Amino acid sequence: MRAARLFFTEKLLDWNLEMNNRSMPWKGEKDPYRIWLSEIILQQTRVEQGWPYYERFIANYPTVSDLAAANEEEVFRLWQGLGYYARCKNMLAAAREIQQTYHGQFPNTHDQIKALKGIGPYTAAAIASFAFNLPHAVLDGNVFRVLSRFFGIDTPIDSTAGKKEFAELAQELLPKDNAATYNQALMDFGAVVCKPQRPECSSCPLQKKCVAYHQQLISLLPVKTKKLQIKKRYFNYIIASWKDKVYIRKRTADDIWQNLHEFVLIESKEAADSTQLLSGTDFKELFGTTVYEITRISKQFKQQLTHQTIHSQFINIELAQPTDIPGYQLTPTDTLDNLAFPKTITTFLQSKTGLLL
DNA sequence: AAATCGGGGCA
DNA sequence: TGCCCAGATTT
Repeated sequence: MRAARLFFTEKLLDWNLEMNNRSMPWKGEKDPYRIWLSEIILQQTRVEQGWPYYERFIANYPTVSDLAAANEEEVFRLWQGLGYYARCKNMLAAAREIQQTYHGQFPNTHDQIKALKGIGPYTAAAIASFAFNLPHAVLDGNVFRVLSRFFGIDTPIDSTAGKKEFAELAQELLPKDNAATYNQALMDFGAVVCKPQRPECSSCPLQKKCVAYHQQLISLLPVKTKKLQIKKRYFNYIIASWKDKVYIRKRTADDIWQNLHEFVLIESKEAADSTQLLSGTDFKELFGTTVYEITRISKQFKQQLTHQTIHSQFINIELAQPTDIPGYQLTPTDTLDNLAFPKTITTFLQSKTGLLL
């Protein structure tokens, strides 16, 4: 076992020196703010997807102080489309915490970093090692996969026992004086060679001692136990306008898309016919007896999220006069550009049937 | 310990 | 479709 561990670390570092051509804007970065920003953006997000967002955030907020001073709505707008919006909220809170508590100087100990909003075990280890070369092993999806395959560990990675086991192994494997390079190399290796599907085993420098390779377990490792239930939901959006204004609200409920905006929402248990929707009690509760004219009815839009499938339909109506709709605000249409909306709404708005553009 | 939180690429 | 992605937080 000890021999296998030494082999693992040595071959990995060799691979990094000789064969690793992976290039990313934040690689080798030493500014903790930039490292932090990249790590938050990349949580559960592919590098190619996060890359342009990173560039935009750095351009708009070059320092943590700039981000701390930023307008929240503006930051959400910049984050729009990236998903997992709690990351954005927590990121802003952390920036303000760093500004206030640490006077804009990014904290440089693992415990201080870990205590910031939105920073868990992985991100704390990543910042601590990349920015300060502190000896903390990162444990992300790549590391779980590489270690489970090479050492042939079938403990489920989404179990408490699995997280503990892999974390301890990762920490033991870490060369304490070379944490930054090693951590980066391990994740690159997982992304480039030991990929989830079709890993490059034939050219893998670790193949000789890889348990999964020799026992035909590549496609079986790592093991995950939890399977998720996907719910179907039906969102009927009433785009109610009066002159050059439209009713919108910011989502605050304990639900998806917190802090993003939307039109008047009537959710139904199944796909609703537009005419019966407009004559239903939900609509009447919102609009009362207000006189309106239907100007457009969209097709059904579908969006697949991790735990639910959202079917959305958009119905444009023009009101004869403004009315009070609890929770919603009559907002000038030309200011919607400054607000963040869920992907399904921006997709609708940019389609031919849209209200804008 | 389990459930949730987005959006996109790929087989 | 199902799986995965530089995970964290809440329940």
